[in-house]
Amino acid sequence: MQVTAAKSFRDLCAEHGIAVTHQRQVLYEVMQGMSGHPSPEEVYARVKKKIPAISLATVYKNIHLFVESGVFRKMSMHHGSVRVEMNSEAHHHMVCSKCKAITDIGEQELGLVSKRTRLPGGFLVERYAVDVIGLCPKCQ
Amino acid sequence: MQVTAAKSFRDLCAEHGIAVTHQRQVLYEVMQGMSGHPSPEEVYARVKKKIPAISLATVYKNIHLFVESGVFRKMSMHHGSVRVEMNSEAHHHMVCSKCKAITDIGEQELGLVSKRTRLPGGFLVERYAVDVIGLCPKCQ
DNA sequence: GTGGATGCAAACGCTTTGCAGGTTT
DNA sequence: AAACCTGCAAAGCGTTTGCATCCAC
Repeated sequence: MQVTAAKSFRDLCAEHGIAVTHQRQVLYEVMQGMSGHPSPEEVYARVKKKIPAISLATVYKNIHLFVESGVFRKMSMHHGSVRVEMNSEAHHHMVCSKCKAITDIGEQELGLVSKRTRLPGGFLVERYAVDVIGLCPKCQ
Repeated sequence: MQVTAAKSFRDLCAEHGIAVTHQRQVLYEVMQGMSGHPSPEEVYARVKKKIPAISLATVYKNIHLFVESGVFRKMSMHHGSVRVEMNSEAHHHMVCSKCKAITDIGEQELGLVSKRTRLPGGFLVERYAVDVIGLCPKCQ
């Protein structure tokens, strides 16, 4: 399986036109294994267990690289720092106005998304990102 | 009119339980006169023209105070800094994925908002904040 | 008079950058 | 060999904080 994983990461890098490095591969695997919207520091902490000498700067550089090259998607942030979207399915976010917790909600479950691709003013729609602001069950 | 403005600001402060100060009043008026999603620095630059000695810290403190006490609403940010929502009507945002420009779009024009107030998992909806990601006319 | 507000400067957290040395292509 | 990547340390930016002074209530 290591061979398989290594191979697909190679392919992924090839597809996105970026070089394969050990740090990059471990970073990628660690991020894949995280859910939600991890912060760079959280990612760094985990990667450090596998590569103790890795630098935080490298983590930042590669998170950006992954986002820019389309490997991961950056999410619009309610956190104060850069976050990456680890849920690859179409979904939106419920943001608790009290405790600030963010929970994913599937596009189906939310059930309000339009199919329009062009808006007044000529704006061309790529996708909708909905934040539902409200109270989570715990805070009600 | 100065009297009127002064009076309504007094009332506003009373309603929100905050003290009336000169800096606070000028800050409020300046912010009212700005549209879109001004940054603290932008606000600071304008206020400084009227009160040259004002401190940036004071601007930050009062923006937070205004947001916390409900005078203004903080918007979820695509900018890298704190932004305040100056458009008081129900609306959403169109974010250009290329040039990052943010344009408001009225709730009516967007036409996709649900009336549901409770979501799966028991989340209690206060409001929806929709970001439409896409290309603005200039970037298409 | 007392609690809160201001201004200043220093501190802060997160992120980026410059650079020397090492790795990938 | 050329281009790129890494790690380190320093710098950068936006924001917050501590504190002495000052103002609103």
